[in-house]
Amino acid sequence: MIDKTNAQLLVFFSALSDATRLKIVGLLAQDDFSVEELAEMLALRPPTVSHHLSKLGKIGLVSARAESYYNVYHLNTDVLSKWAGMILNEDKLPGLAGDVDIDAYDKKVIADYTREDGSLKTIPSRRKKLEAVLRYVAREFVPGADYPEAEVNRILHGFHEDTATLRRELVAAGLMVREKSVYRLAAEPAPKHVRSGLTRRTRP
Amino acid sequence: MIDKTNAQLLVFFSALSDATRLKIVGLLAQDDFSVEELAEMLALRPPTVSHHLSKLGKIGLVSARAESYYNVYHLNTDVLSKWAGMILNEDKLPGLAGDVDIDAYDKKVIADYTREDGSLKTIPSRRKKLEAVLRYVAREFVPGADYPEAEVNRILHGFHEDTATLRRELVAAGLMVREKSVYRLAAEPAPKHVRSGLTRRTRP
DNA sequence: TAATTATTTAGATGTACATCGAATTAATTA
DNA sequence: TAATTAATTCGATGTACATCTAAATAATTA
Repeated sequence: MIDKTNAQLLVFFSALSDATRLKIVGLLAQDDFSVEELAEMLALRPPTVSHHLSKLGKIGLVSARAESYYNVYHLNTDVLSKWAGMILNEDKLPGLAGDVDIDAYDKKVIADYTREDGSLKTIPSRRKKLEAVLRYVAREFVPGADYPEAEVNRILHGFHEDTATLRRELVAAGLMVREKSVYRLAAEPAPKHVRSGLTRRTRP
Repeated sequence: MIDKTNAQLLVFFSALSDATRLKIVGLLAQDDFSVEELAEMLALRPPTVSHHLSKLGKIGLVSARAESYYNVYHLNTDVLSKWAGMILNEDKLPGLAGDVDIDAYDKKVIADYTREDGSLKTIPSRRKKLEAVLRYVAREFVPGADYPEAEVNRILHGFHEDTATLRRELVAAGLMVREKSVYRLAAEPAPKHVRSGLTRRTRP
């Protein structure tokens, strides 16, 4: 069901991602027209216009009625409203990811850095990989539970002997919080940094 | 200015008319990610993902910040709102036609059916062509002015000797109204038929 | 009924672009 | 400083599609 909406949205955007079809929408927004009329206005051949109208018809944006013996096309503006509402609803945006495995990166990193028994070969130095490993380690703690430092160390030792680094990085990454020498998983999954502007790294 | 918005809208739709890019939008709606993370999730090569992010960046839908030495991409949902508002505004839809000559069909028909002095060679039998010619003839009347039938005939005779047919068709087409044996241009440019369903003429 | 006309379908052609591997650039780690 | 790594750019390849002509279909006019 979600997947279907997804595919339809793609068809919708594809239908409107053409200069000629946008012009047709603009024309039909002003009046209904036959294929021949549109072809003359657009300086295109009737088969070409018919092809475009077919694509717009696939998403229900235009419909045709047989008048005299012309096919007169009409714009259904409510279809535009329907899809505009879709992309305005931020709750539905994540669904666009579809069947993508959002954990694929973590899985790959964990596979690279762990032994068969689940312990860490090394602690990654690269930030993103370290974060992935930390999320993996954090899964060993129960949400809401309090852990004294000794207990934290005992658990972390099952992953790597450098428990101090792991403990410090878990807190630095925002995955755990320390309160009066007691540790606990952070309530939020790890807050992102404040967004800066368009500081893209590019060459001139 | 209008033309610029038009071109930008085309870039916007083109940017979203790709399955992979829609997935990227869905992923970035859930969290910020680096190119490598996205590549892993999507099972694509980093250059490919970079290419897609570049397209999404062109319309401002995503932006990147240099973090550590990754390029971390972020979704700007306000850009979606901006364009959704555009296609929701029915007043702006006609502008999509851009520089298209909406009178091209009428011009062609008139050129085909008139002599150098502007009179009609024949009265078209094809509906659409008749309508175009009638709109041409109607231009000879002043909006709001009343014309007794004799005066109407006099004017129409400059176009064709069959004034009765022209007069009748002008009224039938909704271009003129008769009220107590006096004629006048219709206020509305000619009302369209009531819309029916999807009565498209197609073969099986 | 025959001729005309509007539309659609089918097939052909050229262009745009999604994807990849290789090379380049830039930043981090050792 | 040297080696590693993330990202982008470049060039190549194959596919998708906008457009056209020709043919088929359907409806109107003569």
